[in-house]
Amino acid sequence: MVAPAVEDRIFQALADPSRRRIFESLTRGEAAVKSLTERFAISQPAISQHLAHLKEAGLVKGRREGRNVYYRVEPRGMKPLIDWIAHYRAFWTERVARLEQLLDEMER
Amino acid sequence: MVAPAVEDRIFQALADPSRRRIFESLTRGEAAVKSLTERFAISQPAISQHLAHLKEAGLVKGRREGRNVYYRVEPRGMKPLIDWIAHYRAFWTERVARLEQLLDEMER
DNA sequence: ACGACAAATAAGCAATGGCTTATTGATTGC
DNA sequence: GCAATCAATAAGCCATTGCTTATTTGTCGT
Repeated sequence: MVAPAVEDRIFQALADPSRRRIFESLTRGEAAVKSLTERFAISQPAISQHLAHLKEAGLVKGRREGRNVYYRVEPRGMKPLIDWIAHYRAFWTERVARLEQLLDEMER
Repeated sequence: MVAPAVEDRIFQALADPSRRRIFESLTRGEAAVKSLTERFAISQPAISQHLAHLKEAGLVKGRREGRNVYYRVEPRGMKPLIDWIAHYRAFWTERVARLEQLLDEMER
């Protein structure tokens, strides 16, 4: 009833520690799967699965270049999460107006 | 190595749709377990388990009053999550400073 | 066309998670 | 003390999940 819940996929994607570490790693710069496989002690398929998960959530995107596929963070992917947080008017009352204004600016 | 990861518990707590709906419900005001059991179509133990989960994550707290236990959102519980998001200076650059400042003010 | 390398997919497995019903604990009113 | 009510815990069940190894797909260099 409350729409297909984009938040679901985002929260779920970030809930797993390994996956969040991969994501955090990507925030420090784009990286190929190979490179990620080397810096985390899990198998290449595991990495690819995590990346697929993050991609499905709209948090990263992949770009093929030759044999490599480079992944990078999709900056706007976090927006639904931020919007969700900003939704708590009940607690932030007067400050929310300013927060929302801030978020609007972030959109561009 | 990166501390016991408070974010883990928060993300995990909010990753489940039922649990997030309970949390959202609490943002609209404190409520007893009984009340929550009535408005969600799951059993009372399920509700209690979800609340325990949210409590463990620091997102809510319970207060006993007679036979009832009233749960409410812990406003500051979201801070680690917000901090985590704000950590992405690489993407939000100048706007982050203002966001963080805003969040600091919200703390009180 | 071939072999080598990078990445994605398939299949399977052990662990976890969200639910249920049954029970126990806590608190109130008679 | 006892019955009634609200909440927490215990035990068990089925689905999901995060990993693994094995295989397939894609791309390059020769």
